[in-house]
Amino acid sequence: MGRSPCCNDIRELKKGPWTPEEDDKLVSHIQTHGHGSWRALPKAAGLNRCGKSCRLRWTNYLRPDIKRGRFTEVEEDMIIKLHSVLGNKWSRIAAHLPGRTDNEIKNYWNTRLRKNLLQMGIDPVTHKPRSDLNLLANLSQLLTNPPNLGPLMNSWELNNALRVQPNVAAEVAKLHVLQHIFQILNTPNSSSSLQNLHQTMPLNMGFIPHNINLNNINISNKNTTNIPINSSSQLGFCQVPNYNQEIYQNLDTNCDKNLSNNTSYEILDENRLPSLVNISPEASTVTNQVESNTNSTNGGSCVWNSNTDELFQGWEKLLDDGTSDLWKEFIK
DNA sequence: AATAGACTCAACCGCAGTAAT
DNA sequence: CATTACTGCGGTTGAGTCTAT
Repeated sequence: MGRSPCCNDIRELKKGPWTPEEDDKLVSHIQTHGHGSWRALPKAAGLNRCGKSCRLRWTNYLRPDIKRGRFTEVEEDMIIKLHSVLGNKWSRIAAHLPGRTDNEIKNYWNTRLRKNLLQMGIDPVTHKPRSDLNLLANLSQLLTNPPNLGPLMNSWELNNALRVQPNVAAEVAKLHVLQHIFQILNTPNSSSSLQNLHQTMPLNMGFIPHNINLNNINISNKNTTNIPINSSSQLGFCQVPNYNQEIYQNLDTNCDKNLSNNTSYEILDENRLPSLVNISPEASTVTNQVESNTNSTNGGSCVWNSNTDELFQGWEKLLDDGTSDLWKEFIK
């Protein structure tokens, strides 16, 4: 009944790191005979290893098509995006990164990318803002008045919790709020998300023009969101691209489809996080109905017919904050 | 220079799905 | 159909290396 016993050989099989001699034996055997049955391979190749160990050594290290060296930014980007869709399906992620093994990607994720996301306040499992950062909801004063953060920080719960220095805490706060904005732009249900933004980020902080009617967000189509400006002094709308998980629902299939056409990177690039809305001084102060950034694949377009200084006051303040190289880099 | 702690990554372990008998 | 082996995958480990003190 069933297969014959897999292994009658009870000799002690070697474990641990492979020697160059063992590598040579394995490589030369596979090059001349192919691996065939992994179970039978060690004996045929003269190796005192189990087949599983041979398979692992070959697939993760000796295979000739393995790419060595550091991950590129494009690869990092792909891993993060694919992980947000596929989760810990390392082999499937690796299928989209030629020359990289699932083991290598898994290691890189666990040692680098995961930590980077955590530092940015992003949950590496859900790829959404960490819920424990809700304490940062009322940080408008921190953001609008960084030089006086010291006294403010005394009343900040997180400061006590983290026991961080005020300037460091300010940087963390800024990053979290920015990230919060990006995540909201990424959320399919933009309307409720913007309501949430309204509640958690006071309008006078300068991030959102206070003439945006948050009750009247128009999801014009599946690719963009129109944010109307409807106060008596300003009329117009701002069209921003939606960046949401929906786009990725069929990503895996699409990537499979497009890998053969070498276009998988293009597919992914289209779904990058949106750039900050690009609006020139001319567009904001002089020209009516000027669309900017229309040629960008990942940007949006804005139509304003009045001064938008208010909207960007907060950004400028932050950019002008000379104490924050990290902050400037993040903005860029 | 010595040491401890952090980091990296190759390798192993165990499980699950599939194939063979 | 039941049993067992094979294969692939994801989680974990631990030795070696790097870095900060």
